[in-house]
Amino acid sequence: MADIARSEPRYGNRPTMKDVAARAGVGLKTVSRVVNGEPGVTPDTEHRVREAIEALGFRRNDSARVLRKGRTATVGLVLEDLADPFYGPLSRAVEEVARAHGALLINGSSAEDPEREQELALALCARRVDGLIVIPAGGDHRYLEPEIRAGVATVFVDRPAGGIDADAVLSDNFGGARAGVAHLVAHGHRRIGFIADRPGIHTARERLRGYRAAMEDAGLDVADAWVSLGPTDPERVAAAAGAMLSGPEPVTALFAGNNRVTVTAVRLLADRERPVALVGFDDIELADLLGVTVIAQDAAALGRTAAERLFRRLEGADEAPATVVLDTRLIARGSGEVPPAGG
Amino acid sequence: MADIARSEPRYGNRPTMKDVAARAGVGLKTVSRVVNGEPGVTPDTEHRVREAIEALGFRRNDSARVLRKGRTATVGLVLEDLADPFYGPLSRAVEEVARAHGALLINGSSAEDPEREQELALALCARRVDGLIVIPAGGDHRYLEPEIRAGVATVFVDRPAGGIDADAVLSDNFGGARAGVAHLVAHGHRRIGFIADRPGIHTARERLRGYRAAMEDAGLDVADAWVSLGPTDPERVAAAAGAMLSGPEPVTALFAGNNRVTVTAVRLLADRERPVALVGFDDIELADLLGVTVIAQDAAALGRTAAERLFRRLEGADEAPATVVLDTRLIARGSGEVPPAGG
DNA sequence: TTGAAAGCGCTAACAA
DNA sequence: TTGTTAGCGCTTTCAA
Repeated sequence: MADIARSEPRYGNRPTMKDVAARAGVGLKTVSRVVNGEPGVTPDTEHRVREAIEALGFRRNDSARVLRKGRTATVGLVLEDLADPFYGPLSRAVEEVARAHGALLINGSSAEDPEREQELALALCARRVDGLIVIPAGGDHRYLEPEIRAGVATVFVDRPAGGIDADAVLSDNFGGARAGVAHLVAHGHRRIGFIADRPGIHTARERLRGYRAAMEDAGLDVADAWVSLGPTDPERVAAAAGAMLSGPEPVTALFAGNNRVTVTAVRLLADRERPVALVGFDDIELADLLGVTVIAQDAAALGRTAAERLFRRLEGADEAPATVVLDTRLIARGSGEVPPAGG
Repeated sequence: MADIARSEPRYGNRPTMKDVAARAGVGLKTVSRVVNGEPGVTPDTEHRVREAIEALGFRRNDSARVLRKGRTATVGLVLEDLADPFYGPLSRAVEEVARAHGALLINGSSAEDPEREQELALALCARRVDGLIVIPAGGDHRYLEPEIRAGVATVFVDRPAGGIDADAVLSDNFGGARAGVAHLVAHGHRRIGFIADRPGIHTARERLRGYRAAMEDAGLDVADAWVSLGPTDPERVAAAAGAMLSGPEPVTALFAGNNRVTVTAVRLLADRERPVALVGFDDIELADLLGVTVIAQDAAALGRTAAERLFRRLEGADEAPATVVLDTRLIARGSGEVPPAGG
């Protein structure tokens, strides 16, 4: 009997550079040179090496390469939910920039859970991604300090980092919401409801600030009952809207704090006889056909800008951390231009 | 003067297990045991090691671990476009299954370019992902044969592999399209247009087959002018639809071969005075409000099923490659129930 | 319970 | 032009 096979054949017993070298009758380093397109190999030698590579089906093991070189050519993206249509274009934009720099993208969803965000970000660091783009779920990112010190370039997107000084690329949430609410005021509304995500989320708070600022600009008081922050599942949003739209002094307009709230609001308002004005934060697909007025942010630009900043750092740029704020844009399509119903 | 610093400090000079061992006054292997929760370490020793880990900010380098263990706990997902709303839920479902198995997800977009698909898939293999989920852009996957032989579990989703025998998880494109077209026929339509993606794409061909089958079932001839396959950008789709809807014998209904075609068709038909019936393949957000009748496929189920199959293989299941076909579902919302206009 | 030595597959440094 | 050696940081093996 021959030897018992090794318990765990590595990589399914793939050929290594050593195998290629043996077959081609050259040294290991010569194979490395050919594989990596380094100069200093005669065409004849190169030919023999290529034949051996072909014959054996050799493919370089990047894990070993990474260990030696210290760079993985991989960036990590921690986002909230890969399935959310807002993050698709953002991811794609990051991917395109990464690709232009020869890097791949590992991404994962935090599901809006700070612990999961941390777990994910640290798992990515353990794999030694060269850089990290994070859409924060939590408000405390001090856990990343050792990583950043150790050289992991890190950029936050959509929401700023908490507790550390780091690059961030954000939309003008405050200004956007303020403009949206001002638009409703300009169309005659005085009682305007505001429904958004949980108050732990930076964008929700900023948009609320914008709402309050616009109301104050117009000299309007805000009743407590007009503001509702919480989870954005349809049930919660429907309940919040229902409360605002009933009673003796119902709101005549709604400002929806993100795409999910807007979608639910559109569904609700479609069923009502009395028209209620609506402006939503974030553009949504087919909003044009539905006539939904929105404050649009450019998700792809957020991703692109963040990724470009990341790679600039990876290429050695030594600027101080900075926050970039991208403009939003009001797109009037009808729902925001409805005048107040009744009196 | 001390030594000149090393030219390229690896990983920003992160501490290694060796450093931790030195600081804790123990052997390297003991640190490894603590880090990996292996038994056989006294509480006292463990405590000292943990202190050293904490003090140095040590984090295990998974790249090195991967090299030794031969498994990366990473799966690769090659899809067409991360920004397409159809693939968001699919990716997310794959991610969730991967997460349940302790694995991370690297994903990239082929942009419907076969070369890019191959480049991406092979880059993932070079990183030694444990498994690969591919939404094919090209029709020839023989380039993956050596990889699969070497042990990379591979599952194709949404479209089957070309030239190799491999697992696939598909939607019932033929049956779905046939049902959708039959639905239009049942509502009185005789001249039905079919607009879909390029004929190189498997799903487009299958849906066309379904369309033809439904027409044949109804004893209806199909005029050449009623079928248009090609890129799904709005301009091309609008031109195709425009042609079908004009002339002496315009179609009275359209079957849209995917979500992008449907969106464009909805926009176009909204502007017309004569009603034209529409059934689209793939559900789209807010289709309920717009009253768009669709053949819905379950993108998340596609991803989940594929990922589960992948991990079953990674856990050693040795079944023959198989194709799983998931049902589609007709959702009537109004646009597909419009009777033919005119005569 | 603990640790020393070997080696995963590759690249950097240097030698021939 | 080519090859040899060392070693990236970890896990495996085996011995103490």
